[in-house]
Amino acid sequence: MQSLIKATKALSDETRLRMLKVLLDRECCVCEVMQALDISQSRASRNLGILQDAGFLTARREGTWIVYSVDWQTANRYATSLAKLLRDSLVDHGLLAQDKERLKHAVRTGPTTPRK
Amino acid sequence: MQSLIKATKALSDETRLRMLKVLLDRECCVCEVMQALDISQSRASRNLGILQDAGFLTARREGTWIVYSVDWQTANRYATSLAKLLRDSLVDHGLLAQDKERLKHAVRTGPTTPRK
DNA sequence: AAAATATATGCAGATATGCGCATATGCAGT
DNA sequence: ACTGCATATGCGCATATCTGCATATATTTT
Repeated sequence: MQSLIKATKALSDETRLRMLKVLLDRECCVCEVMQALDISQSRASRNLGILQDAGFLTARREGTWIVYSVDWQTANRYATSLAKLLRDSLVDHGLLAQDKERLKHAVRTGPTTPRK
Repeated sequence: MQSLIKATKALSDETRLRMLKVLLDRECCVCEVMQALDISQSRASRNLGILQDAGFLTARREGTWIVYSVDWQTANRYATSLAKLLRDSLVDHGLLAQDKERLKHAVRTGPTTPRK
């Protein structure tokens, strides 16, 4: 029951729902998620961590950055069911559509992209 | 998206998860839920209200008491999906088993049953 | 090894959540 | 109408959650 609570709690937040929806499209590094959702770095990192802890995501290192992707082999079976629900039943309107649009133009570069 | 958030938020609490699990077994009035979960009256009432507001439950009056039951005709489609998930995939261990056991002996009587 | 980049995390403040207690409301029977 | 019982709800408190800011950590490049 605790793993189900952890999973639902992770999903009961708009930011994380948007993140998961984006990651269901394709894997992303943290800075791409930041750009897609247009949020701060710490906020992105922290919420990705929560989704990972709940069993929705896995992370792997790829050079300088860390790539997060949906974990279909997770130990938390409820996470899998819920991810499928999101994938199949949650249509992209409003914010979710905007996120995906921004994701298209997202690039793997720094947090605030303060290119000198 | 907001209705999904509302549904997952409602489920991300042990008390409400236990309640819904009990109500998936059979409809109950508030005092029966109190007895099944062994919790206070206000706690039962409030959390049932939250589940109802999220679209999981309907309530009807039956004499003195109010009977809550799972709403399979709810306007919140996510609530239906999640209720099915609970019904089909969440097995009754530990607390959940105890709740069902206590539910068997629950009777439609007052809150604290302070029979004089 | 120093600098630059990408991500994680400690901290503090604002807001939200869950609970018990006391009380209000609503229905039933006398 | 008064009493009793079942349920709902206002209030206050304790705790949890979310966020930004600043900083720490890890990796690559020079």
